[in-house]
Amino acid sequence: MGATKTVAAKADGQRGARATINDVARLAGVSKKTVSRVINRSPLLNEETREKVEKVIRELGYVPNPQARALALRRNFLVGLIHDNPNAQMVLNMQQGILEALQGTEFEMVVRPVDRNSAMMLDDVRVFLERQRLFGVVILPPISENDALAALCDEVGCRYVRMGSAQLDDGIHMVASNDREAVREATDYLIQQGHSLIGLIEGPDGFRSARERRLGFEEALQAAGLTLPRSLIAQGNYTFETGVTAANRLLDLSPRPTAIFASNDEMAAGIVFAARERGIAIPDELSVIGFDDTPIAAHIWPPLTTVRWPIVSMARAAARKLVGDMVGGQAAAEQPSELPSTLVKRASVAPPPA
Amino acid sequence: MGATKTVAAKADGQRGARATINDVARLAGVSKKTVSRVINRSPLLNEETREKVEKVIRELGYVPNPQARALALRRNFLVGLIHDNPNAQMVLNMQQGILEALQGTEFEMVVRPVDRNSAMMLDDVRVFLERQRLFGVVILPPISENDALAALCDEVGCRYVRMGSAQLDDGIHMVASNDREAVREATDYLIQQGHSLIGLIEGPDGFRSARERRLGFEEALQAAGLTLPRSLIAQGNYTFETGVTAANRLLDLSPRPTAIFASNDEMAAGIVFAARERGIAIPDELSVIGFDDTPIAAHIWPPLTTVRWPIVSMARAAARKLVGDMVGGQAAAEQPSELPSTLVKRASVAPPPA
DNA sequence: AGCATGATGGAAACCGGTGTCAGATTAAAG
DNA sequence: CTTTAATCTGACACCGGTTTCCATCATGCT
Repeated sequence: MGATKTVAAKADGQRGARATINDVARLAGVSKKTVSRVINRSPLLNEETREKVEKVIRELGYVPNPQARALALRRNFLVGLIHDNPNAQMVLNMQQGILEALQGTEFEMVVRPVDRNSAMMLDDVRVFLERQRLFGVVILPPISENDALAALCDEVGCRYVRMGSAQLDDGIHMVASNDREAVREATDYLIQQGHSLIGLIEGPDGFRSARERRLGFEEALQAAGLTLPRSLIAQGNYTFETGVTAANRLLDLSPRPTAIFASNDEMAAGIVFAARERGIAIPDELSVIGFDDTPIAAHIWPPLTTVRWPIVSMARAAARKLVGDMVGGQAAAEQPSELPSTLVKRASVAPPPA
Repeated sequence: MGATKTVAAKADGQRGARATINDVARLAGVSKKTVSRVINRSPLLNEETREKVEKVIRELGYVPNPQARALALRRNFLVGLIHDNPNAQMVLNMQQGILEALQGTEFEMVVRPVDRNSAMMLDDVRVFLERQRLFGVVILPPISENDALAALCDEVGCRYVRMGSAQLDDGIHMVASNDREAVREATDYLIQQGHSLIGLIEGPDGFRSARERRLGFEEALQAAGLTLPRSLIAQGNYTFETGVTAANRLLDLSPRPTAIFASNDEMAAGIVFAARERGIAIPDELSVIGFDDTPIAAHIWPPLTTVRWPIVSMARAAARKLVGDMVGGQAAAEQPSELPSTLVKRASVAPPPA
């Protein structure tokens, strides 16, 4: 039976079987260990030897077996993406950003949705991390705001980078935008257009993003000397449906607000929907600004003025922070930990009716 | 420092470190190999021995190390998701379906977007499959229609299941919906409402889904004795923007169609957008039906009548087909390979104007 | 020149499982 | 009460890397 083993025509050609570290070592006239040193960028290594080995690796098209490395290093070359609930477009953009950063490396991305409300959530994640021995994880908002989760990562020795709407730590384990400032700017824009009765549909309690966006909104009004009665603030949970409900409440008010800022685009789309049902014209009778710049913002009528949240770049930066050192790129610390949001002006804002 | 190790909640056994197969073997008084047989559900095994070993496994909370298994089996416990381009909501729903099927198993999902137009696509995928030694892949439309890709999977010995709009093979490697029939039904509905001048915005050439949906449309018209002049057919590439363009072409016609079927919701949303720009009322002056039932269908005004494409169930079935045998569930062959689409009636269809 | 010093390279053990195959055990048959 | 066959079991090599421990070798210093 031993004779019938897979006949690997390894020597030179790119036959069926792939080259192993032994092939490289033999052809380069060195030991496995030396090849391993080259692969792992060991600093104490003769430059000449390194080049010789690298040449053979190139010629052979040798790629180390990830499974074997994972076993020996007790660490997988996988980056996990932990997320809960959020908007599909957002998650997919994050995935895109991470994959861009992982492009051309030996890393792959595994996706792990979790249920924030489940009592088992932390246990599930623990099993996941310990079992798979992930290289690291990127944690998406809103679950990224869960400090217990970050603590768990530390405990099981898994690197992590959190994404969010404001810095939560020193920037080592975090990539953030600055939502507060962006919303302040967006609200200023409404004020400049002449609005003074501006409603807010904020996100759910306990969400950092909701809090930051609300603070930005309040700061802008305050700076302009405008008051913000409690009645002009409605709350939603970032879904279209709650946006409709919240908008209906605000539009029932008398006097009616002439503009509404929604904490995300889904809810802003809900405002547009509710206004349409009531025959309120946008932007002539009501101005609307959203947040995120998801595709829906551009695809409804009228196209939505919104704040573009740089999630693809954030995710890319997060993934680079994780694997940066390993792939010969910039060090993790050199990755930006805060990225700017920008106001995108479309057709849902106009001066208030006379 | 060994003392400071994470104290895992292991029933009684060892300290922090997790149990290995050797621990189990020792405590059960058998050899590694026997434990391995229990884990892998080997049939030739004394029932008594099996129970004894399983008891120890349970008490120890032992879980085999995936990295070691991957190395020995030359196969990873990862299911790949290969997709290109498509709509975010669709991809995420697919991910959800796959993850549901993988829930509670030792499998994880890794995501791999590809560029259909890149010359390197096949090579990229080959490297991916060979490097990672995936257990199997689920291939999403439209790239799932690429036969070369399926052939590549066969070649490198990677299981695969394709998803699509119609059966392409015997159902072993495919999970499909029956788009043609669903569209025929939707078109019938328009005809029953009294429409006779019905436009079609079809998908791009070379897409199976586009073809099936167009065929269903034509069959319905034919069955009703209606003609379909070439001018009533416009084409888009499944994006909102091309939907707007195509709709504009159809709405310029004279006489103008009183209803339009779009091959997907994005393009249907484009019709609504274009109609709104021209002041054409929906559904009073124009009826619209889309396909997919993505969230946008329910979130625009008026809510879109559309065909609900059962992608979550399809993805779940696909993943089960891949890993079914391994996780003690139903055999792959028992998984359904065709799932039904259903018409969802909302507010974008009405009888034609008088 | 002689010796301490640090830089390399190699043999073998190890990571934690699985395959092979011979030997042990048990059951069925003669 | 053997013999034969069928069923289980375990020793050992192996998957393809990394790491430990040492022997070797070129160089710096006295």
